[in-house]
Amino acid sequence: MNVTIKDVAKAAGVSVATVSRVLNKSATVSEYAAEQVNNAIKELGYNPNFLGRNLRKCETNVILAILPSTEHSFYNEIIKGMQTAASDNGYDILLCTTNSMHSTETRMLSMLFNRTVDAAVMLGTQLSAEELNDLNEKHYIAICCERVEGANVLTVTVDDENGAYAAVKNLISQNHRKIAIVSTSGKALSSKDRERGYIMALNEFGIPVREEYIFRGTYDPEDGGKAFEQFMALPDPPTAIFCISDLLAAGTIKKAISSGYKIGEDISVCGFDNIQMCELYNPGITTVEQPAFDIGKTVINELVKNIKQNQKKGRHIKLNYRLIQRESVQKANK
Amino acid sequence: MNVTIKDVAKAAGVSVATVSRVLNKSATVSEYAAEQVNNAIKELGYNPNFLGRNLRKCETNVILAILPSTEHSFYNEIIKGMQTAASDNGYDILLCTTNSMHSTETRMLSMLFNRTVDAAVMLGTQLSAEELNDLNEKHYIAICCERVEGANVLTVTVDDENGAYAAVKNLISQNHRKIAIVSTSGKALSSKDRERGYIMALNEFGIPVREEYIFRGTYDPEDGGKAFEQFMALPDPPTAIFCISDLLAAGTIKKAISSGYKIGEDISVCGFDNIQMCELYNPGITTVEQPAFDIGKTVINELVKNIKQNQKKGRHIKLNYRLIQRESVQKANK
DNA sequence: TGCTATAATGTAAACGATATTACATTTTTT
DNA sequence: AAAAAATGTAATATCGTTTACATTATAGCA
Repeated sequence: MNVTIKDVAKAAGVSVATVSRVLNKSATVSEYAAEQVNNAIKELGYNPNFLGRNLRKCETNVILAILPSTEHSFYNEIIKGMQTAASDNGYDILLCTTNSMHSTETRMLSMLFNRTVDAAVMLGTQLSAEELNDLNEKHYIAICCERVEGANVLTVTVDDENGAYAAVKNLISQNHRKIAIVSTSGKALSSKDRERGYIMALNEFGIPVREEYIFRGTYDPEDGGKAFEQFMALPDPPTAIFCISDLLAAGTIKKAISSGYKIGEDISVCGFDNIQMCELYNPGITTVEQPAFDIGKTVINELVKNIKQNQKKGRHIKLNYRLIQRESVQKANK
Repeated sequence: MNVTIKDVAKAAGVSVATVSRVLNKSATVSEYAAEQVNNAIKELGYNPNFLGRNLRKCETNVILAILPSTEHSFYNEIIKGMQTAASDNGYDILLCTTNSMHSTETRMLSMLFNRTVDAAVMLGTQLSAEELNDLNEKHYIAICCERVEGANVLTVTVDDENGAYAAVKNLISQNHRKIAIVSTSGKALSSKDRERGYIMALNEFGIPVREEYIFRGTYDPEDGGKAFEQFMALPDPPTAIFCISDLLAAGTIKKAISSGYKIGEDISVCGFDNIQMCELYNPGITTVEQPAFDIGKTVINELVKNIKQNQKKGRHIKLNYRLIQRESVQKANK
């Protein structure tokens, strides 16, 4: 039904081996034969069947990126970075989404087992350290944007702890002393790392850590609003709030404004990630930027290095953050 | 190196054919043999190689969704819809992004030629009608969220024209008569369709269409701000602005506020799409919702229908919008 | 002219699965 | 109890490539 390498060989008057050699430049072919082959390919509209090729070569040159969702705009920059690095190394990136479901994630990972892809990068994961380590024994995998305690797997993230530290230090330098944090209670370690950065900054300036200033909920922006209400009901409410994600910051700000507070004046709010919304929001949201493009580029480069060297070395690479000042953080009033 | 069907057959003491039959339930196998096979599969940790299977079967059961980017959060809902429908039909969805580049898009489409995937859905496209029609001759493809004039290809979109009509009619019903539109000058027909809806509403209420009330730029939110400045510099500025996308609406609102205008009071702004930001923004953005999940579900169901019936029928399916009222649109002052 | 090195090509065996065919066994029918 | 039908299993060809190996053609050189 379809044009195969045999048809091309026949039309060009050569053997299939020669066609393959022309196709892959894998050996020298006489100029004349090459021309015949190329003409035949054009004539017949031939496209090599990758299933046959990959089956024979035991590789697909495809790396799968597994996303929880495509909801967060900064994944896009990561993907761009991954594509750039992949392309440089002769790989293609395919994506899939799991909706943060463990079962879907493992179903997607089965593409490693059934040889549909050569390697996988997980942008966050529902898998346990044990599952990851098992997987890493037999397959090329990496995690980015999130780390898993005890998983000895190639991991690339922003420097969460120092990023948060910088964010909170910035609040302190604006004379804030009553600083609350909106974090999450899930098992995501990036939240925990960011919490540690928060505490590190407070400690450095001799500001006591107050339990009532710590809120732990979900990643739903609504929870930012809930946190805000809870903080403001305190006898001694904070003057600044550090949120471990921009969406939580947006939720916090939204609720603050609708409750009649003036952002920057009555209360300062800082986010983390630097999603597109930060710039677009009103007021602009001060935040810590993740070097998304670089994260993507780095994780693929390192993963390819592992593949090429035939090793499964696990290591954690932390990339630099960048503090971005906008309007949502201002000097404390007193 | 890897466990193959042969190893399983040997371990189970049956032929490879029997193993294949157990795997695919393609023919009756005695209970005992089946058990032996299943045990061997577990024992050896066997995973069928999809390259072998797909090569033989001439199908992969994978549909590729080609996205311009993952920047727009509502793609996520479309993808969910696609996954649901795909899963119901025994297909998997893989994604890739093109960064809106024609060359990248064609490179991704080559997965159709080289048999990596069975079909492709494009969420918007850079391809011309001619290219699409050519492609549609030999492959199963579909477009969603955007249509291409003259392309006789399966297309699923929201009802852009009537959605915009409803949005503008809503503005009119709030006593607005001076209504501007922020559209785009590219070749995207959804913009043109939405413009038509805008004009349709104005016409219905006998409101003259004023050229100076029509701005055409890019999809960059910044252009919403530019449009706003241009409109407000007019001798008779509008009291309401309909933007053909939420991001443009956000850009418009952002600039309006920073210029000292009160949204809802001095100027009303309406968007289109209902991205996550609309709810989160301050003020909440009134908009026209695209039935994202349904779009995704529908396009896959129709595409699979084409595949199963071995036809490449092109048709345009328009799904219903929903007007969502938030704070950015209020009654005109006078 | 021979002889060797090298370049160009062809042949055929993989890769890992499935489908087809043929054979052997069991079950049903008369 | 023999013939016919149904069922389970094995052997083998096939999908479209790549590639190891074998072969042939060409060039270089004494």
